[in-house]
Amino acid sequence: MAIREQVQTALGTLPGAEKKVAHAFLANYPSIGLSTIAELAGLAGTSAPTVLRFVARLGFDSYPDFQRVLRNDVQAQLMSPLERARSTGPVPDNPALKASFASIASNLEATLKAVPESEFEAACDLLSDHKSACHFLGGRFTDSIAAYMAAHLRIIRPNVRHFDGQTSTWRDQLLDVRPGDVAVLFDIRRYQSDLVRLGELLVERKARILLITDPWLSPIARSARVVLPCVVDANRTWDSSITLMAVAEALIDRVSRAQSEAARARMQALEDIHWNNLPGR
Amino acid sequence: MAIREQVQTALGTLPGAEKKVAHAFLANYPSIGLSTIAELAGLAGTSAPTVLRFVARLGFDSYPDFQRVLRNDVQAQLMSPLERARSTGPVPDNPALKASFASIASNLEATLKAVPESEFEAACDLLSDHKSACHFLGGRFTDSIAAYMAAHLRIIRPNVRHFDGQTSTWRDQLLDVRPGDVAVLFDIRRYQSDLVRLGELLVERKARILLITDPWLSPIARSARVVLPCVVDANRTWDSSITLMAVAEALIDRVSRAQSEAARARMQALEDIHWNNLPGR
DNA sequence: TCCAATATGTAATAAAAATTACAGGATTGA
DNA sequence: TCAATCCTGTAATTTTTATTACATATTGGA
Repeated sequence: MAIREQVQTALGTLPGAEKKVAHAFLANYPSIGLSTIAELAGLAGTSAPTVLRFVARLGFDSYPDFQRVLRNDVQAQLMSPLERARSTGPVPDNPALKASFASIASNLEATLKAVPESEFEAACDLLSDHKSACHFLGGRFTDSIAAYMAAHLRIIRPNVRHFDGQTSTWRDQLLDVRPGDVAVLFDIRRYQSDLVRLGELLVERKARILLITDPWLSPIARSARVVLPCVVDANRTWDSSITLMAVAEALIDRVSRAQSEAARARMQALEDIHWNNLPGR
Repeated sequence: MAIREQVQTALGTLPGAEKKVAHAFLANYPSIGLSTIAELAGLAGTSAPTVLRFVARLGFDSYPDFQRVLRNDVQAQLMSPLERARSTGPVPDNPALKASFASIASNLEATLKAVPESEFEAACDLLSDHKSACHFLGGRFTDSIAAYMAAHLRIIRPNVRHFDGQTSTWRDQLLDVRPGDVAVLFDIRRYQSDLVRLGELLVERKARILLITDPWLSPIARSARVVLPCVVDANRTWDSSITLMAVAEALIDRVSRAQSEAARARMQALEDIHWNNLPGR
């Protein structure tokens, strides 16, 4: 149970001075609880030992102990879609689609500011290197974008692969990754530990990682050669992935234009494969 | 400017050890910045004086001063999640990304005009009907959007399925479609004949089709109950699918808000399933 | 190659914060 | 009414944290 709920539950059983502390804490959650004992006591109109008795009654060994848990709560709340559902305001008067698109436009604007050109160009350089293979993978919701990007990139350059199947087969598929290969990973909060682990293994195999993530940066950022942070908030109970897809499309477009001759040849070769005229169809 | 944006902006100009501190701070925002100098220094692999130099370079008089502002940032962020996305810094010159995003914004604007509110609401009604199942499928490039939408919708309502595997198994999977079920199909040019055929078979089984397509309308439009045309032009050799994904997200959001109580209950139930704590992991 | 400027970590010191000791007041039950 | 228990704030003490001094390493320019 998060501290805020714990305090709300305990309110009725607290002695007078401790109840004052509880009210001050809830009214100024979470910042006052992350400040000093003296500040909370002062705001509540009580004393430092009263604050210490208050946190002891909640089951904490010390005030630093209490603050450690509170920091964890806050971290989780900034990440949890559920919490945002609780705190989201009323539905706007505008038609739903208009509001949604406005939010997307805002995210695109913010993402444009967040992605340095040097990083974007470095990403294009990685993707334009035909000598090495490109491997794609994403998380629970973003893997569909990885698949989408791989499907498009496969048309304009060779050696494009998408990790597929269960996470248990990722290890097998690692065998096909060679030193110098490029791994394009999509990971937004909540970051997947199996994906983070795979990133570590990819670096061990000397693959170069291009990470497309959110502004809080997946742990994979530590090992990535290039990191593209995309703004994902959408005033919703979950994160929008539009900006990741937009960045993916921009990369595809940029790489396609940079080597239009080779891309055209490959597309022509693809059209020359008359698939639907196979016997039995 | 919030501290996080301030740090992101300053990243490029920081000396090596301070850059480590910045990365550690951003990667563990906000909790590590609310802890001690020693904890942040340890996580970054640097020293306490380096952390002090880092906050001084950002313009703070002391570490408590830095923490005071950070607490205020966190308080504001918990109150207004939407505000987080709205950055105020100047737009860097990133021509390729800027052009790509401008094209997307233009497509979004055009799509907003192309989709009647009555059709959008009708689509939401279809998706909100919990008595019947929802089946998802897309074409060569759009199936990843179908998968994405199914993955999200599955969180807020029951009986969501995504046709998977080879096209040869679609016929088998048709057996699970009941009269009254909703089929959400994504099809943009070039329209796939096997997907068009499946649409016909779905209607034969009395399924209700929601089609998300381009302005020229896939042949499936003939059999669809609701058609949402999305502008896909991107001045490229292939079509952008951003607007289809944007419409998908708008539908998810709308359905989620319309039944926020049931959606919250389902999300809570999902969080109660502690997956990663299974034995053997 | 050398020197000056900058960056960095260790150790010591200063300051701040947390905790404890203690005394007085309030409340409750016999 | 009285005694026991609980609650509370002040002040002192202890502990923790922040800051500074200093020496060494690194980097860049002449």
